[in-house]
Amino acid sequence: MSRGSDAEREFLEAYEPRDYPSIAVTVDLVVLAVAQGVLHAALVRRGGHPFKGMLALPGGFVAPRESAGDAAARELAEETGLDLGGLPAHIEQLASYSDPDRDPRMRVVSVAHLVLLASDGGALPGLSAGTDAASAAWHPVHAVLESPMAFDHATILRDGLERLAGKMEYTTVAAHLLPAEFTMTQLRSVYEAVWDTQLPAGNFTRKMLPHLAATGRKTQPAVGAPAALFTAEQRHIHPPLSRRRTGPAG
Amino acid sequence: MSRGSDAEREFLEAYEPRDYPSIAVTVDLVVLAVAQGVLHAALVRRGGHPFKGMLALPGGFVAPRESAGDAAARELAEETGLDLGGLPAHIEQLASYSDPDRDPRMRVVSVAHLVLLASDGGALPGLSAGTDAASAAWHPVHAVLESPMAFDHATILRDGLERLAGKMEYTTVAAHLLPAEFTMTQLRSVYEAVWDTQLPAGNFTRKMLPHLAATGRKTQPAVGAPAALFTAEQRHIHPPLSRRRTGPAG
DNA sequence: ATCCTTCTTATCAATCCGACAATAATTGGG
DNA sequence: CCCAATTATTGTCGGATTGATAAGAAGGAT
Repeated sequence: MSRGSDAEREFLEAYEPRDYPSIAVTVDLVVLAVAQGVLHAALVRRGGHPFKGMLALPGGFVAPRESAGDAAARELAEETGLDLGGLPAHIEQLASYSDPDRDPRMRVVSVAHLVLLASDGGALPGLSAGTDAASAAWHPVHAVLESPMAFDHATILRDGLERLAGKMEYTTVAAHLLPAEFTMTQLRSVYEAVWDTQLPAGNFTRKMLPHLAATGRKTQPAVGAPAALFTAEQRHIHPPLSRRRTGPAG
Repeated sequence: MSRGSDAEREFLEAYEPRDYPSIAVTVDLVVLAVAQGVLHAALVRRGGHPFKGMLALPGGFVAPRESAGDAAARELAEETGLDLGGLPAHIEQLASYSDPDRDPRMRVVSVAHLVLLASDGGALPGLSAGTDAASAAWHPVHAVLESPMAFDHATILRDGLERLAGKMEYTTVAAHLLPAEFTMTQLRSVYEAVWDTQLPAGNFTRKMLPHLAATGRKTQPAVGAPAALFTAEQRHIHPPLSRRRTGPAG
């Protein structure tokens, strides 16, 4: 940036950051992937107080010279042992959580992020516990939401799931939970895993087809007809897919 | 909360918040209202360095014992002089901005909020400048987005406008820019102001009517037929209204 | 060859959409 | 009082989209 006037440079040199209300800033990660047709979240079990033994989201402090997005990418590797060297994980900011009492130890504002990992539907990438955690493992999201979690992490996980479910109505973001090339059935099963429902195959294809690009290749499945492989074109789906709603909107 | 075990209480009493990377947390406000069929934003002109004389969003520090949402409501009153004693302003969190260099003075993470003020379409509520500002005034959003703003506030304002424009497709959030009771034409003019476009009246009515509740009352306009008064009801609009898009989705 | 499984395409009535026209309810002016 | 002007509301029409369901196509297995 070349916006510095003489007066402004002078001001900045004289400026002394004083005792402004100082708050620790962290990132918490909602890391999602699909296996066996079920949406899973990468969660850690807390090894120390508070909330010892309870499930929590992976996360950690934002370093002095990094943005929240950079911190999210770094903590994803550190806290879960996931090495995304090649795989391009989709990371987007979710929301910030700032209740003064959300952490009993000290004042912490957390910038939550949503992370989508590609998976072929079979085995999930292996996890290894980070610093503060006793263990890290994948848990079925819709089941684990029934039980309590550490801090306000149940709320964050719920918000992350709702964000993903909602965005899948009008974007092709679901493709980030699949390899670069995928079949229509794979994509539909991602929708079914996240929305926790069943979708008619024929109508799903009709609606989704205009928003995908055919590669020309086909799968060689063990049984049944071969399926065409597609890649997602990042675009808006309009009108959106319809998802049966439970309650009113926020 | 009654989750404190003996071991946990013991831990918390012994816990000493040490020198964790400490960052100042602020809120920035995108305050919007409609007047004369044009969407306006409440902006301040900076009275001191850096970015002296440039337009900026109102905002301020989050106090040690308040959440970001509470801080947003407080700063809305302090920085703009708006007293929302009676009027229920709609406040929702937008996103957080955490680039380490976004403020040249010190490390500041800002939790941006979107604020929608009700207006009858005529005069906008009066503004008065707060502490850090030389003046506070309403500016037409679509025009002011063409010129630069202080810090990353142009980005925040753009994000806020896009959030509102998008959410208006599938919710009745636009009603928060109007009094509790409003006519179909008033609501349509809010859509036209935010989307910066024209909408056919007949089709708009057909699409919106199921999501509003008729009060039975009517307006007494100076000229033309009287219009029915509605209140906003159902929150999800499905399928959504269609807005002509410019670029791909995020 | 025939069956089974899975992917893909087709059909059909009901609904919804954009474009546009017609009707209704007022005020103001001759 | 009657008519033009203005604004709100309702109606119409062909085309597109939807949900439900079925038919067709492409393999492998028996």
